[in-house]
Amino acid sequence: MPELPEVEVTRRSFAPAIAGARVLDVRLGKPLRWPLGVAAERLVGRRVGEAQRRGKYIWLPLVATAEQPGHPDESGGGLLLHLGMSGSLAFREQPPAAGPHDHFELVTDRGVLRLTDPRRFGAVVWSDGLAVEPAAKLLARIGLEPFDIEFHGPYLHDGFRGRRVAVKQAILAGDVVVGAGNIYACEALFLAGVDPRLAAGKLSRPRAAKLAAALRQVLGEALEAGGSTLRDFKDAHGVAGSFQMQARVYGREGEPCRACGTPIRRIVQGQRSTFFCPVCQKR
DNA sequence: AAGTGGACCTGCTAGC
DNA sequence: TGCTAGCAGGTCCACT
Repeated sequence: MPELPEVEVTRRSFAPAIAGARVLDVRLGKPLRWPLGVAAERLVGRRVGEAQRRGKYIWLPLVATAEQPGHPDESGGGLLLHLGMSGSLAFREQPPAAGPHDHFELVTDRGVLRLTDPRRFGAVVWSDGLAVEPAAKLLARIGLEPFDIEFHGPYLHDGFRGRRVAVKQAILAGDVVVGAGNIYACEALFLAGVDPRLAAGKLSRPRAAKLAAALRQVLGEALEAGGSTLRDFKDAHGVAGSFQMQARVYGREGEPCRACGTPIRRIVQGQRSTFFCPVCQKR
């Protein structure tokens, strides 16, 4: 479910409500991608700060308080959360009983933040700060935010220089730009008229500018639509996106291109499906 | 250094 | 109706 827009919509949906809450308990289900890395007792009594997003990660600061004596050196810590392929977060005052896919709960005096994640590729990891391990390592390879003022054609062109991987895979790699996953990478390449098989380093400057703009457009549209991808995305209050974003190519193999009518093709790149229009998108 | 493939895990669907 | 193969929104790691 979660590419950048979904993660951002999730963050916005619970950040104001949970900020300032006090941690009462932490409950764990089955193991996620990595262990939490801290004893639950060390989180109890902390105050929740302002949730931030970096790429597809959410950083939830948990500040030590006076009521929690004995840990004066731990004030900068927090939880780094990732939704993986199938994760979703819900913050509710009175959550229903935990189900078989609920694997993390932060119980606070204002409600419960719950991670539901059937496939368990998601993660919730304690870190003493963003700049130290393990958060620093996880965030180290992440590229620019697509809405960053520094993210533009020349930057993208430069970042892809010399790369022989297909441009689709270069987008997914996330070390140049973060945020576009399999769906939005396909959509952006269609908008930019770029064949996903083109070597990233072969992208001309003008086309890099087009692609940068297309990435911003696609992710921005999805964000405005409430992070609604193709399936039933819900924010942390369980509210679905206001309407379903209409995919231009993703998941439309064999269906007519919305621009030229040519059947959309599906190929596999790096073990992931890619959808594109063989006429509108050029090498 | 950059590219590739495997790994992690469960659920759903299309097809027989 | 029931079983199976294939597919799914991510990304880290080991290896060439």
